[in-house]
Amino acid sequence: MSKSKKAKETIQNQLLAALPQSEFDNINPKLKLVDLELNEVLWEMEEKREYVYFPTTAMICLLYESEEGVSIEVGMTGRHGMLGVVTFIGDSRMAKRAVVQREGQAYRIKATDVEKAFLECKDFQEICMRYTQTLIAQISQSAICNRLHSVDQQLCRYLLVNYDNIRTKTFSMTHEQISNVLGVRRESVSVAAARLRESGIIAYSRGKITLLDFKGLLSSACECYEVVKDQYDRILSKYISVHSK
Amino acid sequence: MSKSKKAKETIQNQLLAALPQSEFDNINPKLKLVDLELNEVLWEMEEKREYVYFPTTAMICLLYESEEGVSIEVGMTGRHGMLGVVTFIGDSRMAKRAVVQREGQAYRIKATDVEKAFLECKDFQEICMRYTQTLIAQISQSAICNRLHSVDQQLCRYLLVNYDNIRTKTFSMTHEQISNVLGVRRESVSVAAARLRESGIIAYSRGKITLLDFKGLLSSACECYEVVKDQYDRILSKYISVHSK
DNA sequence: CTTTGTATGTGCGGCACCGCACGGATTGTA
DNA sequence: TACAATCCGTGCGGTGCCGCACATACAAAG
Repeated sequence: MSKSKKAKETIQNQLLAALPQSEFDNINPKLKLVDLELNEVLWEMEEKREYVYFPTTAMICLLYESEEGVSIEVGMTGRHGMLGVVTFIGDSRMAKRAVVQREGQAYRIKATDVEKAFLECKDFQEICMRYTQTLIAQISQSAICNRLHSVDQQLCRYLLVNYDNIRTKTFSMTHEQISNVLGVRRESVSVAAARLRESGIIAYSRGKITLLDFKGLLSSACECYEVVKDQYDRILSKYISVHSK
Repeated sequence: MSKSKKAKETIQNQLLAALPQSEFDNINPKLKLVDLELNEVLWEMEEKREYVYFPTTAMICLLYESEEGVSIEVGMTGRHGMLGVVTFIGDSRMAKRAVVQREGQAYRIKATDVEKAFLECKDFQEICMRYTQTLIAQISQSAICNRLHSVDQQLCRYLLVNYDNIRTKTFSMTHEQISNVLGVRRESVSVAAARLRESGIIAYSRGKITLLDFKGLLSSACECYEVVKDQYDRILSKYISVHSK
């Protein structure tokens, strides 16, 4: 387990990296870097949460399954955030499922250890709380986006968010997967993607998407992407200097 | 100011009423019962929050104004909740406007006093945190509802939520007001309301709505109403015995 | 009683997305 | 090389909501 002797500088999760050294040293021994597989279910609905995750290269999304059987995303987190605010905020259950949307790694920590650290470490506490506020902003914006914006706009927004997490212009992603996140038909995604391809904004083929024109992507997206990003930056500006690209 | 010598039993806000006597006595002197007028703006966008509100008979909604100028509700609170989780959770600003949706009263407390009480009073802290969790659940469900459910269903949901706060079967409310909350056209609300009237579920005329058939209302509403209510009950069950009707 | 304003009813064309069906294209596997 | 599986393209009818325009009905004020 010499791998757990990691330096703070190498931490690829922004929230953990923002901790002061002393608090990081306190929490560090409890962290375990784990591999998350695609489609792995980290939280089942209504179950008690055992672990909290701080993703580094993985992406995790929170899914809600409606009575009609349609599943739809209500939140997403990657290296900018964490999965498990409910463990320190109150009752550690919720009516949602957490699924790994992109394979990769994350730091895992026991829920009980998080609760302890939350009480002992003042900065950790504030960072978690502030992250919770960004989460509220994110979910609020999704509510608005779902009401007001077209599939085309939402697709662009989603691709941009994805890029912020992955930071590679090419990544694996089928139209079907996108449709499940956005809560629309696969065909609607295909049509929207075709339009973007015609405009030279993206290229894609059989589950690989490449982003070509970021300006075009931004102007085709709804404002929700930037609103959420700006709020994240502002709320956490005390700890994180700038939304690193 | 002898009015401020209120007994805990008479407190009409569920969160305050749930406090243990000692903590209530601590916070009580800071509370001031104020009248809130219809359409009064309590928070302007991006402004620093001066006060936190615990409504008793008033209802407050959080509005977001999109780039297109459409304003749409992302949250609502009444005697079950509070306005101002951001004051203790982190940065006390947010990109939303808080407007009084139904005139009435609320206990008002200075943001600085809330922060102090939050640190000193353990139960107050936990109640606020748990309420924050219910808020997240509520907003998440709105995101889902906006994506999946019809105006008819959302209208029913909204009427039920309204009843939970007002507890009178008849109340003032125009189709126009509803349309602003739901983020749809006024005409769409009129058509949906007409359908409900035909089914004998509600009656209405010129800004007065009367609920006639609660079972019908429930079965015409989407599941979102009950999901949110159940989560509220569960998350706060430690403090609030049952979702009082 | 008339006027003015507000609240609601109704119709029409348009659009975005739906569900469904099927066809074509590329990739992995035997 | 053949086959199966996956991914994407496309078309069709249907529906829910849109924006707009206007008609109607009631209410308060003069």
